[in-house]
Amino acid sequence: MQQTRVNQGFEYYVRFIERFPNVKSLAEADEQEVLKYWQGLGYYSRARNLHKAAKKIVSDFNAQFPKTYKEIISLPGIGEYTAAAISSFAYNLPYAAVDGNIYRVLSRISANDTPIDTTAGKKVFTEIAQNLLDKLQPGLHNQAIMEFGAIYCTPANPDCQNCPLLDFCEAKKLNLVQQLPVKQSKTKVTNRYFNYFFIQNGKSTYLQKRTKKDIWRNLYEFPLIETDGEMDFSSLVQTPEFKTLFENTDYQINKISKPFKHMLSHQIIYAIFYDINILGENMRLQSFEKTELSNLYLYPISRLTELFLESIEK
DNA sequence: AAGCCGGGGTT
DNA sequence: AACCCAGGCTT
Repeated sequence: MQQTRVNQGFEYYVRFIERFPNVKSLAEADEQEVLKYWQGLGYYSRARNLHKAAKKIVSDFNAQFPKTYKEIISLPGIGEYTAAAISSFAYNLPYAAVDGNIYRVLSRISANDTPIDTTAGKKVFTEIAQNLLDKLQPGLHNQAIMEFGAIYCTPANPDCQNCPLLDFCEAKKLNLVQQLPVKQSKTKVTNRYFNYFFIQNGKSTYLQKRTKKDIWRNLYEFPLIETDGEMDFSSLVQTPEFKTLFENTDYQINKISKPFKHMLSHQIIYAIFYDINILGENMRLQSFEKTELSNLYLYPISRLTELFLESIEK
């Protein structure tokens, strides 16, 4: 779930384990299909890493999930929290799992204003959690603190009146509950401008795979021209990118989509989709993946592209 | 140590 | 609009 609410991921989990019921089935799958099952969840590196981890478990651990903390944390996509969670939940090993809930609970209980999103904070609160851990039932303990954080010690309006730990809470004594936990960094948001081309050539259209270190890595999208600012069509046609895309091609604008404002946690994407019909092809278009419209459902796509496709369905 | 990586629900 | 979510990886 890593930075995702359990409710948001639950249906994905059900469908995922139905399609990939064991580690071998996941290891043998194509990444594209794994991403397709992740489509819409976000943080797609989790899907890629889960797939890599499955391959590693098959190749390095004889298809058996490793049973030591050291081996578990060696798997891609598994960091300190997840390794501790698996180790304690599944194998009753004495590792404190420190997720967002536990950072909040511990910072309040101990009235500690060390920023939780720093190396120092990670060290401090992991140490407190490890000292507090019930070594005889670490899994139960870890899950109990997480549930406590989710039910009583919530971020905005904690239920201090009914809190079973009220007498132990330093933040409550000092009236600091609302100020804790402290966070240091605010992620700054950058604006981006995407001009997509939904090109129809008979029954087919064109896609490309996002392979760079950027958002939506390894997802598919329509041919894209990214610009520094909003650009209307009359300006767009004069860019070298547009000229290359449609040179020697007979194209006709079918429709221009409404402007999409797609907000991510760290980017705001302003997108337009141009619905274009063409006759014939050129060199540039041949470099894209040409696919029949009826097969579009096979490709993992971003929520933005999904929303565009939904908007033209009717 | 700081920045990047999504999408959606709450406040 | 700001915050947060059963965080991890890269730079």
